[in-house]
Amino acid sequence: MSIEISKIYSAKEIEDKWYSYWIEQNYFHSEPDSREPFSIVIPPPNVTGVLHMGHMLNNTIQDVLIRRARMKGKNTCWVPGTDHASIATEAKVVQMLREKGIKKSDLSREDFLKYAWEWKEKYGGIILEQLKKLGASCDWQRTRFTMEPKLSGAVTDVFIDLFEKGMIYRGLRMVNWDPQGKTALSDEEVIYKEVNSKLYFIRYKFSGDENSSFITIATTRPETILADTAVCVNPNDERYNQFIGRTVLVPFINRPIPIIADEYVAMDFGTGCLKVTPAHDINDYALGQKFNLPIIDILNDDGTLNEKCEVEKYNNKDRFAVRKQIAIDLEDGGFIQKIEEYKNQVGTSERTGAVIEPRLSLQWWVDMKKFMAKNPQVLDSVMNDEIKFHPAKMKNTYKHWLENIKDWCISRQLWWGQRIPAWYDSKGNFVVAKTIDEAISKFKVQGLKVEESEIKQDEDVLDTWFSSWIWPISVFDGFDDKSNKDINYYYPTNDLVTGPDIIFFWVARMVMSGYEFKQQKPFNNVYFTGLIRDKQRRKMSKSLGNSPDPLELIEKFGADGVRMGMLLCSPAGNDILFDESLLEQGRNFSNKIWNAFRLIKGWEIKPDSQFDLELLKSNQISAQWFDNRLDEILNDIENKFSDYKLSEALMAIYKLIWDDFCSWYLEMIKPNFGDPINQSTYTKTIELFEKLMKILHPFMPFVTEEIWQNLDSRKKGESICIASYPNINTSKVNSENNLERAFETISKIRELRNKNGISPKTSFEISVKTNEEKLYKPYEFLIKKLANISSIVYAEGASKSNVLAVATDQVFVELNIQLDVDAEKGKAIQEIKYLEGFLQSVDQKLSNAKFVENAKPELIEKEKQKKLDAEIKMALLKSKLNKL
RNA sequence: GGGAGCAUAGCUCAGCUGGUUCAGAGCAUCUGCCUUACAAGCAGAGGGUCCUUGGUUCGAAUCCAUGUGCUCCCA
Repeated sequence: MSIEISKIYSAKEIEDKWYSYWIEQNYFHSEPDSREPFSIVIPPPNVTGVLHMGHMLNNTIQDVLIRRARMKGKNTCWVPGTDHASIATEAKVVQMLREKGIKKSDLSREDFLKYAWEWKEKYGGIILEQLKKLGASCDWQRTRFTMEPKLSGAVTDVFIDLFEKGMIYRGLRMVNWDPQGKTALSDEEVIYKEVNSKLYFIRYKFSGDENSSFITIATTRPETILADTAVCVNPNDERYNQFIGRTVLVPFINRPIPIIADEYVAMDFGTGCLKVTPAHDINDYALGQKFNLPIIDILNDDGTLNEKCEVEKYNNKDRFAVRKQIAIDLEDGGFIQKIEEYKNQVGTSERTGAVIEPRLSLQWWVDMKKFMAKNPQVLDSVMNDEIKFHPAKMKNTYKHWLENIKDWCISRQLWWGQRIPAWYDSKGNFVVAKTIDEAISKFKVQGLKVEESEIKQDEDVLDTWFSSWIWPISVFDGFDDKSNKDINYYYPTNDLVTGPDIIFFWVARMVMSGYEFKQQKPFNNVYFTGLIRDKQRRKMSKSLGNSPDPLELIEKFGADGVRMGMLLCSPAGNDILFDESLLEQGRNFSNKIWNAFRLIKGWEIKPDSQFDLELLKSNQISAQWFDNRLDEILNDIENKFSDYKLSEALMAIYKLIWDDFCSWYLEMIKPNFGDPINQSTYTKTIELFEKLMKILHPFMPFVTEEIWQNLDSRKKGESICIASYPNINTSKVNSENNLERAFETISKIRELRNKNGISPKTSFEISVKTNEEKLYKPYEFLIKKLANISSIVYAEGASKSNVLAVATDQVFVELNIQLDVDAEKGKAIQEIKYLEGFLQSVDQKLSNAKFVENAKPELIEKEKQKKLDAEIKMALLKSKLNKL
């Protein structure tokens, strides 16, 4: 068989083969039963999106958690799905229509939605298909979409419920306006970016004194002067307080505006004079309210200026075009004092990237303070670790946000999404109701008589996050049927895996909705991944083009290789500095395992009776040693998992397989070329290999399945996916085996060979001087085999110079080697020096009365032992030095 | 401007309640090997003032303070 197995592991066909098999066998589907549940809801990716590096990491982690739980006998359910991403999707549909020559404004809402659904059916959900390539073991039969009827119904119900509880209101407030998406955004959807801009210093002349005097204001947005309704100075500012109450003229349009005074104005910024534009700045709006200033809104919803700007040539021109033009015009008019380079933070839309305009607008809001007052567990449960964050330091960010929480703007001026269930009569009265009939009766209750034809539903839709915040409940239809068997069984879910950038979008709001609607937390653990960056620490982004195509990477390194490579270097909360070499490591590991498999499968097996005892005994020792080692590491892995240290758990299994299993164990039991292996060792090795594959399976599902299937004869329907995870064997067999000295001897001999250019093929004799022959005798066979030693005697050897220090023993290499005496001497002297220092520090400690008094007794014992060992080593070194 | 976090080998990171079995791991580097499982490999090796300066302590990578540098969040 061995001859036919390829030297190189080829992931491609193996991965496709097993994924289809898993789906065929329906291993990933879950129904409630008597077992303990283990559930994860996927943080729904954008339906229009494609898989990117962040998704790969995120979903690999979820898959590891799910697969492990599945093997541990839990009834696991990983619910996949997508959200409808109103702005992003609508933008894409609008663009598609534009390419067809259709304007959105020419379409009715219904027609537009028809196109949108068509688009979604065609392109939506690509990302879910891509997740399959990664090996994600989602319950695909449970795939949900935030806009499907049931989930939309839940969203509407939640809106109505919160409105009736007084936690949703409609209000005119300053919002973040996205002029490209033509919609309001919540604060969380605004991304601040530092940009290089200009600070314009503009003169405002005094009314009635136009020729001689003026004051100067500084602004980065000169086009907004056309909406100014005041100039404000600090009353304590001696430069200006004489002017308070006077009137200045807005340049160009000569609108007279008052000079007002407020301590809000920073005297040291710009000129100390602030132009007040209540319609286009949040702080100015507050000032406007305070001083009862008029509000002049000069912007259209698409970011162009309207007729209120009073300058005809700016009318219908984009704000940025006007900014350029007005700078020139002001300069020409002699209004510019100077222009400085200036760096400032500009808000941009998370979805469209457009520069946000603060804009006064009537929107729907969730009253977050009220919400939190009712649900203090939202903060408490995280702070007291009822919901555990990994890493815990994310609790700070969470706390800070909740303690400074602002109302949530949930209406969006879009069509793609759940339409707000508010109904208006012709006079502007409104009710909130699920259907028009309910609305009519609610109007009636208020004593308003309305006809159906007079009523209009709100034109806006709800924020997508208003769908996803209830996702852990809604995917189990927990609103539709409040105590159905799914929600009762799977909720609260176990883990949520997400990026730190959406701690507010998802984590915080899911916790909020969990307590409000289920009176229960939505998940027990939150695992925060890091962000994927490139080697220069830049975030991966489309515009930089520094994001590799995940599918190409899977093609190149195998899904297992990609998963392993990414996970190995990403502790929770730490960013990954992505580089393909990481994935190479993963691919190499697949290959390593593959070759171990090839080796084992290539052996010819003969009954134990045909082997001599020494070999049988040695193989037995080897197997017992590795068996114990495996248990030790398995225990370690358990601990790491309970701390969610996934990358460390993976590293532990990596080293267990590569170093302990391949480099040591297999070499220990490997028959000489062409020789057969004895039956019992073979059987044991298969058993051990199988265990290793199971432990690794959650991380690298494909290669482990392929090997597992071939290690033994399997029946149809069997799979490592549903095999049981190894238990730690508490009853250690023959754990008195201590191979440490033997291993050290082997390593030291190899080192000697390396240093002196002695071929591994040259065998020689060694003499061991030790008080503990039992640490060598049982393992002679192994030492001879792995270090190519011809014979071992227990005595002081003849060799004067080739003496290896193995712990406190001496190993004499009986071989004539031309030693570099000076180098050896130097090395010995150096070691003696180190030991002297070491001894000194130990002595100091032991002679320190306070140390002896305060330190634990076992610590003092340790120190004494250290002293003894060091003294023996020192004596050995000194005698070696003398001989040299 | 407000808040939080981080600083340990060339790189990415472990180091819990202080005690040289705590100065570690992987990758990278270097040396020697095409040894019939694997060169996507084997056997070895080198490499760190644990950011600075103080303090607490018998004892500090670990605790405290200061400074410096970086990152993130919020406005």
